[in-house]
Amino acid sequence: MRIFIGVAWPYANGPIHLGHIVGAYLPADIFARYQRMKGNEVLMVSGSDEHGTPITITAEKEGKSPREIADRYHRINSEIMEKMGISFDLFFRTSHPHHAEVVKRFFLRLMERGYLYRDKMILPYCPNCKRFLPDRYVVGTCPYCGYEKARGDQCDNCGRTLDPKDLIDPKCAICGATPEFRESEHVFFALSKLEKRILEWLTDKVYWRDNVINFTRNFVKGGLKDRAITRDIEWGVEVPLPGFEKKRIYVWFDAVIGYLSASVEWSRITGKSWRAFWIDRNTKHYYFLGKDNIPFHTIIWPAMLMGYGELNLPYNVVANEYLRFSGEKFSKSRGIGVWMPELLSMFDPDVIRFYGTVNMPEHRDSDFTWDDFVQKVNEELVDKFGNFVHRALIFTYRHFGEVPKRHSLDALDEEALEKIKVTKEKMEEYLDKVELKKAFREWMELARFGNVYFDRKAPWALLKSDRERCETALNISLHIVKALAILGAPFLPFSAEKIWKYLGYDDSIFQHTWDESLTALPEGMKLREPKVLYTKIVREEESFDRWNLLDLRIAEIKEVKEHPNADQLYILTIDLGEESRTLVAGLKNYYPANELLGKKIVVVCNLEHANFRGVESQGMLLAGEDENTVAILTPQGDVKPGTRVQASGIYSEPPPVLKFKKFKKLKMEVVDIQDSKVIGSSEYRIEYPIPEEWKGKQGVVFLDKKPLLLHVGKVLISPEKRVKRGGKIR
RNA sequence: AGCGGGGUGGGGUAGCCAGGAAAUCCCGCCGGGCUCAUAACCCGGAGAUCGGUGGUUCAAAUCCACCCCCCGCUACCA
Repeated sequence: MRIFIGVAWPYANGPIHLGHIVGAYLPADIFARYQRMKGNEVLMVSGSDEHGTPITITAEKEGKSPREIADRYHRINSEIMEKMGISFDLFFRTSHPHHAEVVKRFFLRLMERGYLYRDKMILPYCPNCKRFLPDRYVVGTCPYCGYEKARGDQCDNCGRTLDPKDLIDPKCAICGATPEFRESEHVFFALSKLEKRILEWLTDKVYWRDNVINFTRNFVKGGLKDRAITRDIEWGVEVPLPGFEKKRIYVWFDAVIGYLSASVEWSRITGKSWRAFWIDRNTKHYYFLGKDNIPFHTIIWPAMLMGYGELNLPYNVVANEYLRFSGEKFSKSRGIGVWMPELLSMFDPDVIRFYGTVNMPEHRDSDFTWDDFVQKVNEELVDKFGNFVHRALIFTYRHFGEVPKRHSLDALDEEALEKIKVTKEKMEEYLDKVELKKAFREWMELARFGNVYFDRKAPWALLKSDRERCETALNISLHIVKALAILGAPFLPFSAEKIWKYLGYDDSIFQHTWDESLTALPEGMKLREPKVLYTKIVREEESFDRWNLLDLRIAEIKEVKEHPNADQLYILTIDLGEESRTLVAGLKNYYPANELLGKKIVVVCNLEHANFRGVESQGMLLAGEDENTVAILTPQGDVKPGTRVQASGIYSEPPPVLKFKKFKKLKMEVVDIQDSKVIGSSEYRIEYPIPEEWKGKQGVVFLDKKPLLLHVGKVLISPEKRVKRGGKIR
């Protein structure tokens, strides 16, 4: 079967953002890659939509030509598509002369067949700008509600559709002059003639997404009106009629024809047949777009194709809702959103594709937030999928170096193979219906299963006890990895390709078919050393300003008891000034009890409490350590218990509870103090006046955005015994 | 105002169009396991009268009616 995929053409008036990618290009690409792996012939095209007034206006503002603007954004957007791995067969552009040829031919044929006609209309003309104004470039007072900033096409205040002529006191939106109304001749597309056929054609489109079919039916209900398809501007495709030299074909009309022109161009470049895709009925046409583009693809473009005759109509029009940014619409002027160049400079394309898929607005608007992005990527992509692939690959690589043999299978092994099969089938079912999120959910479930399988099999134990079963377990684990690679390839093409190489294949995964996910790996195939697929995203907020997480205070040890059920732990009772607390400390191997008694220590007071063999530790004391020593931290002078510790003079503003996980991420180390320069694992410069008496001593540095030195007023915090510089604090 | 989307355990969600026995997944929480792996992974548990009211039905988160909240968009067009 042949599949034609048309993706809405991005307007070349700015760089595309994540919403465009997630709304159209990514889903189209996933679908295209899937279809190719299924063995279908796919032609996927799109391109830059480069005509129209907005571009001429941008050009005027910047003192450039429209072509320069179009060139710039065509280049930028092409590059983004490329980097994101959107596998277009051709990403064309409407300013290309070959496009113009196709458009003109299309135009003339419609005219011959009686679907285009000429008529006169009265249009606003700005004598100052010396041009006709598009409706929305005329502003004035709404005749219905009196709103003063109504546009020529619609009033923002009362929502009524307007005609520029209706406006009271109309002005040119660009220069503010008062427009005149002049008569101008234009060409109209006889949509009304095709209304019946459109309605008929729509009747069997029950498999379209709800939003698409509902919107379309609603739109047609009001009746289809003929539309002018020419404009009085100079930037665009010329009208192939005498007397129209100063007019151009209207953007929407020329842009949709791009699907055809790009196919023809692709044919010219590759020598393959565009007719096979456009005229042969054994081809299904899919279109991917955002919801705002629905009527163009479900009514106008099909009507144009009907008028032209013989060309294939859309089989499915897949429109997504919007991706919002923290609850708001992406907006360049308001600085709301994430732009692709920025995003691509920070993350691998597959990371973006992953989140784009998981959060795809297939049926309703969805929301991009950085918190959600970081969480989903870290927990689902990196931890679940990435980690499974890595643990399976690296374990096998280290102990076998090749794909181990598959011996006899037990129930769990059979279950795993069945799981792969079921996953593949369910994914097919969903992908065929273009339910991408659901398909991906099945895939994630297989990754989760991989972890379960690996855990249940525990190959690290089998390695010693039963080598044959270990080999089988790994063989199956790698098969799951292979299946994940193939079934995940449409979604995460770059990762899939990497995994493919690690598994030992030399060619591209895209030379293989979807169905191969079910076939076992060749036994004995040499593996390549696997590298970690993704690294976790570290939030910027967490990389500095961490000092504010810690509530460090000085305490005095009042009592030292041995833990009844543990041989390395002491139970300490400490005085924190206002209160006393119990700490459990693993110091028995380093300090005799009597030596600790009465010592002043540094305690993390807001650390979440933890249970150590039945005793609750209500905090943690800090100590410096190297290979041989553990030395508790202590103030080098008399300090009252309960006193807050400062870092380079700063008191922290800590949260009430600090998670242990977060605490582990904080970095502190022992340093030798020279002057403002201190030396730990590397040299640090402390921005804090260092008193004479601290020099030559050991101190503790908290590594924040800038290194901070711990102290209490004039009293330095030091390890109680000498620790190697760079020693970690725990 | 118009158009559109939504209210489901602590947070975020799936399910709703094609009504049916234990309401999905991720996080968090509690308890346990494992130590191959990127401090990851696995198992178990607590926790939801599915916004409200009324209706249809043998049966409703799912259909209908009314009501109450929230949000987005209304043109830089995914």
